[in-house]
Amino acid sequence: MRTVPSIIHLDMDAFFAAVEQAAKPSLRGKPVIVGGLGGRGVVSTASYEARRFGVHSAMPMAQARRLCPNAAFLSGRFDAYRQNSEIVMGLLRERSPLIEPLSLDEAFVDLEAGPYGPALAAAGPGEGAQLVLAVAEDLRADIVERTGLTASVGAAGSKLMAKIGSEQAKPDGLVLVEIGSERAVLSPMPVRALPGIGPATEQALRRAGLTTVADLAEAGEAELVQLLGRAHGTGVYLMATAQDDRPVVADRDAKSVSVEDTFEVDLADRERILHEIDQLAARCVRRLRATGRSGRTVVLKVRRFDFSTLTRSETLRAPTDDPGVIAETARRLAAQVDTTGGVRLLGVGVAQLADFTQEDLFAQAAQAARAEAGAEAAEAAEAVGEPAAAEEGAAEPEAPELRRWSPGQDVVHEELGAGWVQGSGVGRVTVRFETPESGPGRIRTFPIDDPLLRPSGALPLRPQV
DNA sequence: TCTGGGGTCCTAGGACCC
DNA sequence: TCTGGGGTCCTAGGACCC
Repeated sequence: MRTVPSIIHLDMDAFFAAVEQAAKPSLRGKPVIVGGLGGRGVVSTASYEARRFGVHSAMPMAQARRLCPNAAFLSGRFDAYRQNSEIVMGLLRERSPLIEPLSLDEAFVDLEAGPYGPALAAAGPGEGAQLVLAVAEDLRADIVERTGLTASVGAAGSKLMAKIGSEQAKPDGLVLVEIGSERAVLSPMPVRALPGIGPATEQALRRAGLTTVADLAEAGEAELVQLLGRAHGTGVYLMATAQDDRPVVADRDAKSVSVEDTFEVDLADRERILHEIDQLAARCVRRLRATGRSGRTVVLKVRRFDFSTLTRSETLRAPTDDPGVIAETARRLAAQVDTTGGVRLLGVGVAQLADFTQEDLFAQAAQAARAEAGAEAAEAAEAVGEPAAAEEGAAEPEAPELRRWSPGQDVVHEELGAGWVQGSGVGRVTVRFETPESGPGRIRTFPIDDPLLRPSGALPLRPQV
């Protein structure tokens, strides 16, 4: 256990919505809801103004519209979120090379592994805490300066307490959990405050009369294992008693890659389903190859009309990144699934990832065969699996996107400059002309195919140095 | 106008091997 | 030919997180 609260958890406040407000001056101080805008969309992030109306993440968009009809409803701009995430992660890295991103808007930082390490090691407990507070406030100020966005930070002697701290700090705050105060902080909290306890676990615990973290600690490890199973029970007991020595781990490799689509209308036609599977397989392979890896297990996911969800998987003899092989395998898996009644969602994924591409495999196999043209080499080459059309390499071209303007999208007009799509319909598109550094801008409406109007990239929220 | 998309980890049963 | 025990791989599903 650490004697200085040198682990930081940083969490950006309402990240996606905050990026939109920073980019679009007319939305500042107003409810903003980012998410899927189709009939089956859900809320990804709601600004604090929208949360006051009861809107929150994962809520069906239709419900959000009922609760907060006057909000700005935007589909996401992930390039903009990624750009700003990279700026924030860069600022974290200045404080320590040991950072563990959990998502675009969240990360752990181990300050002991960075430039403040020696000072923290030499400091007494009180001085150490003061230094951490100073570092964290400086970090938060830097983030505002470089992005215009606010972050909440927890600092503690463990990942668990740092995460609890950042949650308490929200929004735009800093909470340091003193070493030694962990149990006192945790005890009165509802069990749901512990990461890893969701609705199902909460229910199981409530049936046993356990509602607070103090209840969990009192129940003891044996009872929790009885209730929740070996791994989860032990884990929950350790958290409830603030025993957490998990290290901050940088650069964790992905273990699977998957893509999925929910359709506006359930798919019934078998041929259509197979076609969608091919498209998904191609998208999945593009992502896989972008990471320079291959996979051995192909997973097909099907959500049916009644929301029942099932997966079918097949493990190949060798890893592949061949779109043909993956599509063919997924199609084979689809044959095992009853789709009468309609399909709401299809997904294709790859797991058991290996650190090489098909090209590498062929090169290796060929080299081995050349080096020793013996039986062993021939076997190795065969184990590589069906070659299909791997050498062509190129992924299928993207489906020709319908020329549709989506709310929130960045655009530029030949004469009027940069703006964003406010809405679109009946042959028209409405654009608001403003930028991160302008005042609230004016609205203009154009024909949907106005040649002077075209999509553009996201502008930086702050002038770049 | 009910319920996204991208992940992680765990469990449990059967096959298969020693 | 009265049945054993453990380890690993594969598959399917579920809980959870952002």
